[in-house]
Amino acid sequence: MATAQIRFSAADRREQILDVATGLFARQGFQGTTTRQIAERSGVTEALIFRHFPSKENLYWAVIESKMKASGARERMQQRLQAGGTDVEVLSGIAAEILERRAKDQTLSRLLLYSALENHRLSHRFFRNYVAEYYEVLADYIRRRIDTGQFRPLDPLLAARGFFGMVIYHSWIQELYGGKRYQDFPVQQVSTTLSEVWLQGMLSNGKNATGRQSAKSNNGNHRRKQNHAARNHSS
Amino acid sequence: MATAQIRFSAADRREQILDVATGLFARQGFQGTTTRQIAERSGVTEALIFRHFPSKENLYWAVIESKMKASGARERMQQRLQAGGTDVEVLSGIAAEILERRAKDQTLSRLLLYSALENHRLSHRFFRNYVAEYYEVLADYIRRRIDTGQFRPLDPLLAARGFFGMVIYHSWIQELYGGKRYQDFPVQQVSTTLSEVWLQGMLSNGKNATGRQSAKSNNGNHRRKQNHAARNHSS
DNA sequence: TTTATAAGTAAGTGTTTACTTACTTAGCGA
DNA sequence: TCGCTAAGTAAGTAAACACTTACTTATAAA
Repeated sequence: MATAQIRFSAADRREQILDVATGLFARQGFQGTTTRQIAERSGVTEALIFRHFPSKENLYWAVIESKMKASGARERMQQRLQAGGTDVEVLSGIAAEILERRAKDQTLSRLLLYSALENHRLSHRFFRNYVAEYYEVLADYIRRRIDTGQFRPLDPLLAARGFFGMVIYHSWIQELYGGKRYQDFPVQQVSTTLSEVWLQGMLSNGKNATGRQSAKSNNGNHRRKQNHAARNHSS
Repeated sequence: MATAQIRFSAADRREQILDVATGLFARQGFQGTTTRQIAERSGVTEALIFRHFPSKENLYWAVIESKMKASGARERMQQRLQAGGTDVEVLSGIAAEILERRAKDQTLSRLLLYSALENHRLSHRFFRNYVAEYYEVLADYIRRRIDTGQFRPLDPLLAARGFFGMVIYHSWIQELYGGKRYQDFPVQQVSTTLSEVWLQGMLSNGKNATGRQSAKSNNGNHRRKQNHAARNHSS
């Protein structure tokens, strides 16, 4: 009486279970989530779960795979990189999107983290098929800038990781470790600041941090030349 | 016969159990580790575990707390920052130490991540008492550089997170997601490259990426003025 | 209206879980 | 050497676990 008994089609029910399981696995991990919880939240019995998915593990991978395909983050970034605008505009736009998406919905990043911690074997495939490609898009962008001499000749993949590292790590600290309560930075400030730092760090102007131009060997024996333009308004 | 039966003192046994539990919790998380596993690997029965620790959860927090105190990472970084040398030397030294330690032993970082994912309430305290202080040390260093005019006037805490983000995120990808197998970067290259990028990005030379010089207040309401020096060759 | 089929369930299965109780034994001080 | 204390265990407990079996019922095509 309380529950109007309607029957879902198999496809609809499958998707509903998948949705419920996604939320639970993201919040509690594979080990921390029980099939009973999934059933309860789906409003069905456990038996039905096992009719749609042969095992809990199978359901887990169905969740991961569906999230993998749904994202489209790579395509959106590719568009931003091709759309034009100044470098700092494009980069801080990408950073802002990452930060905003993660602030709104952590399921994808939590699933990825949990799967990496709980089951490193299969998460490697996840990483290779999904995350690595994402970096490659920015790495290509960097490679072109290096070829035209605008960026310093550094490893493009490493440089790309540096950019994402700044942004994503900040987001983790805010959302995961509760840094948000400690100090909540506005997205605009974070994305522009980090993008500016990274971008200026990548540029190949005559006066760089070390005076070293071809950075193959790291001979740090000569001191950093103090820039005369550096104002010192010491308080 | 096989096992020479010797008795540990209570203190020794407690520490041994703590050691075993640390490894297991780091690898498998709280939910993924059973008291039976801990007992077996310690060579005792479960009952003894519960004589030393009133509950599994209590044992877990004993593990976290002991790891928290043992690290000493903050002190070591503080020493490096005070010891002198060029900025890039100091920073890449810090980066290299982080990367090397993490490559050798992931227990601390895995414990931290697991605790953040599994139990966000208590991991916030962990973060506040331990990790936040760590950032604060570098933030102080940055603040001084800003005051003397060497660094651009950016939020010091945000800039510090940017640096650690580059380094720690790279380490996560290498160790956690198996990026190491994908492409293994030597520690020296990573630490110097990332440090150089970050450092040059922080320097306040005349020609920076955006042209914004006085950014004490982070009011993002007026749009970043586009500098003529900022090249945008949109391809 | 009948009926085949697919959606759904009640009530289990054996196993594993964190934790307990009642007992045994090693080892050290007297 | 004797006896007490602390180290350690065997054998449980109830609850929770993933998963199964045997059954019921809604629904749409004939």
